[in-house]
Amino acid sequence: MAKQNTVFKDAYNRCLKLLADTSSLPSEPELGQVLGVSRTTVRAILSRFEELQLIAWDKRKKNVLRQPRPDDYFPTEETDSLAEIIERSFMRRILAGGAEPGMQINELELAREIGTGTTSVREFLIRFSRFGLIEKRPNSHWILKGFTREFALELTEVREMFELRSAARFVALPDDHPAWAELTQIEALHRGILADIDNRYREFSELDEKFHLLVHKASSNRFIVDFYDVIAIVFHYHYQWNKTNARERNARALEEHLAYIEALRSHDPARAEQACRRHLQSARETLLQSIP
Amino acid sequence: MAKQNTVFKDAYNRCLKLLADTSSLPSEPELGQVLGVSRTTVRAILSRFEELQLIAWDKRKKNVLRQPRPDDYFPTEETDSLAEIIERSFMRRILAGGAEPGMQINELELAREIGTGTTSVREFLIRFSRFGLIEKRPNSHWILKGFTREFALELTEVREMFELRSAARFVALPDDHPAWAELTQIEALHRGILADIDNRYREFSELDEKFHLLVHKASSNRFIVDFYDVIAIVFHYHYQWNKTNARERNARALEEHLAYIEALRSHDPARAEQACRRHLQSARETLLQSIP
DNA sequence: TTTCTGTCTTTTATCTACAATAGACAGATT
DNA sequence: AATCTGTCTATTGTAGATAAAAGACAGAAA
Repeated sequence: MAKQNTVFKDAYNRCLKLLADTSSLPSEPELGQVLGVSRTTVRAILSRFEELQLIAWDKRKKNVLRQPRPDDYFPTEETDSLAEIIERSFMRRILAGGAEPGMQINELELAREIGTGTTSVREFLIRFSRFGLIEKRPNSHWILKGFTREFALELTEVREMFELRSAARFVALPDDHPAWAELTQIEALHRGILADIDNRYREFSELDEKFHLLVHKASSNRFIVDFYDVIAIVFHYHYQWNKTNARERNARALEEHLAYIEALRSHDPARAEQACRRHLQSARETLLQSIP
Repeated sequence: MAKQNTVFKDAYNRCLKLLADTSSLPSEPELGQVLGVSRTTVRAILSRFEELQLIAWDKRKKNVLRQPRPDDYFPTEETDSLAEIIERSFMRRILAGGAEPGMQINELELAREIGTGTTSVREFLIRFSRFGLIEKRPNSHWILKGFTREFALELTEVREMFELRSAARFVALPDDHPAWAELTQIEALHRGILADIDNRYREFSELDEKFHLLVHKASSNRFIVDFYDVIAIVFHYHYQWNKTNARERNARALEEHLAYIEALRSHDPARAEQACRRHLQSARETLLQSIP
């Protein structure tokens, strides 16, 4: 295969859902807009709909003939991009499987194991190297630096500098800045989860990322915002990996977030700093506890 | 060509210089060590030396037969790695040639222009993207964000946070830490250049990088040290590009460095912070002046 | 015993090829 | 006049192939 058609499959699945709600589909450019793909892909989707007798397609008319059935969808495994597959495989290997610092990483072996070409693995490793967990020896292998205590300390040190600065900027945002509305929305989500914490505590991870990203964005600094990717990926896999006391940890973090949100709302830099520090400190402790 | 043999050519040239100074060459592993290449490459070099009647090679004996002539060397253009060539080409394009922010970057076109395969260009762009000057639209082109005023401000904001913190760590280093010896050496280089500033002011750029890297390393934080790459590349090309008042600018920066070095030596955090701030402020102004 | 060389295998860096996807343009439709 | 469709071209993402470089191992030399 030269290129996976995951863009097509994923857009196709999403388009099937749209189809369930109407009697006829909009124009090709509009569909492309909604699905975030080019017209070429839209037309491929429409052709397939026609083949499967889902629609009658004649130029501008795209009338829905029947409701989609579960087996009209592509399996979700087939809609993940290669990059996502490689990332998951790789993270599982280095977090779960004995990931000794100093271990060598072999592109060819990794590619064989994942069942993909070397090019994609190589590009993934280059992109991934900015997370500071691996390092390249030119003309030779990569070295795993490992998810160690030092790594976590270095990461949190920078995180704290950046987030404190971002929080300081946040309190100074004008009242009509859209970030305030988003903050309100995020606060509501917090209260929703807290109200039913026993069943919904797993939703915290995603919300955590959303909240901190919003704060970092207030910095208006691309380096600070980009660095949040590093934090997000580490915490993302960390949550998947370390589930001890997840309910209590998450409940506490939600409370801290609420205090932090209120402090931001106060427009008082000193209060915001204090709430931010308190939360970051406990986030750091949680992360460190999970490292042997 | 599958792979350039620039490693061979570069090591070969360096080995020729070694050869000029002795009557016989050391063992293969030792040569590999000295040149930083594998035995395979060492043996390729020795084979060529033998072919060109530069040495008589019989197992452990590698006796020098004649002195190398200038035409024994490979031309220096052939010893640059592809990555270096691509980087230079690219930087020239985006700094010199009308680099409008928002411009599209096309992998194929870039590859054709540089005369290389798309893979190498692609990998370069991925590596380069961490500098925050370009951004990828998946399944589509890259976008040049441009060397704009905002870029410079965002860059210097983070630089100042990181360097202030690093300087604070530096003053607290124990007296037997090797950084102090390096600092002494760097200080001597500063005085050397200042003493003959009219002829040697061009050497400042390299020294500047060395000095600030030393300071950043005191942070013991990989993210802070890695970020210095971004600063270094920007200032490196900036110096090549903007030569107005170079002599005065550099003389002033050298004096600021000396004050900064003395402040670090004092072990007084407040003095160090003040000297650091003063220098960073003027570095920022210089950078901003060069942006339209 | 230790270090070196000869030989062989494995891996990386790079090119080329090709399907998937994006995107451009002219003529058709509203 | 504005938007849409049909058709065509160009670019990206990925696999596969191959020379260069790294590296492993056994036997030779010190």
